[in-house]
Amino acid sequence: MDREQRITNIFQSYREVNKVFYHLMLNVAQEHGITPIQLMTLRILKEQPQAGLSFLAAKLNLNNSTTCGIIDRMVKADLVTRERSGTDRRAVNLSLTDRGKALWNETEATRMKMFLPLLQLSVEEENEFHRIQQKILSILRDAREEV
Amino acid sequence: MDREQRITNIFQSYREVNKVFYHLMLNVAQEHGITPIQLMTLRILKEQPQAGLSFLAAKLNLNNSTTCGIIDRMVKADLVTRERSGTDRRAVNLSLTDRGKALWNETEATRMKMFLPLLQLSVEEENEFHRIQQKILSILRDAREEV
DNA sequence: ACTCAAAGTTTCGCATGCGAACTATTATCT
DNA sequence: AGATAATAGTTCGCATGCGAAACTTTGAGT
Repeated sequence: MDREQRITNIFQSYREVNKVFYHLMLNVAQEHGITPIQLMTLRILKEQPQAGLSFLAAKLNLNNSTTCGIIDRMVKADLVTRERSGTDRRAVNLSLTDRGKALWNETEATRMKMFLPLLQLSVEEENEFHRIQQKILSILRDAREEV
Repeated sequence: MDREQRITNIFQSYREVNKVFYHLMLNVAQEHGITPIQLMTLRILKEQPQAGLSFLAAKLNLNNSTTCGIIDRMVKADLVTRERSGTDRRAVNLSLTDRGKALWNETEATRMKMFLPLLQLSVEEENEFHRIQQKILSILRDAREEV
């Protein structure tokens, strides 16, 4: 197999896994009338109440502008509150509403059913997975910086 | 580390790698005035001239509707031709224009500079990577079907 | 031949997703 | 204190990305 093909295969592999992940999250989320990214947002805000928008965006690995739109829709859906911070009036405090908290708890069962099987990976495989992911990350970051 | 955290870490890892991949492809693509997905489309149509839209969508791992929009813009940019098939008038034949072919060749150098470093992975790592990816895929697909 | 199902594409409305430009506020420097 | 830089969000225009519904054409069954 030539070099280009090997690179393409790595790409392809990631795209495939992403798609399956996306669909699985979609299944979980849709049962409760939300989207995958909103599900992730519930998790983060559950763990970090009063989070700022930039903090959330970093956790989601998304742009501030994208995150801002996501919060817009979640506020409209009464899942999240967005209030100006008292100490720094540029910042906002994001928290779950009661409805948001309740929804997160309701997803528990489906989430577990969907994603617990991932732990069928042996501990060795899980470690190896993370090791290779880190190696790929550092290779790609180096490649980018050299430009 | 609890089970939920381990699952979240796997998610997080994928999101990180995706983001870096995306930015790298963006660098390559932007140098030539196109987008990452258009770059991938050039590659596929270079290898499979006269491809149909469904075929392309399958290769890109995208919906037909998404792919249709991508082709709209590439036709408008004079990178791709879209013609009704003679044998099956429902289908279309997608091919690169001369400009599309030339553009693909122009990206060669940048693509190589960006992505060849991926082959710093040893052969064992590359195999292990694909093995684990396949395992994750089959785990997730099983989980989904059981619902 | 006629009906109905299936296939291939397109269109629609919506939710991400990005970077650039903008506003408002806070911090810094002299 | 006043000018300037930095920070936190928001808005804008655009490109993916999805599923559902529509459309045309083809195939299958009778």
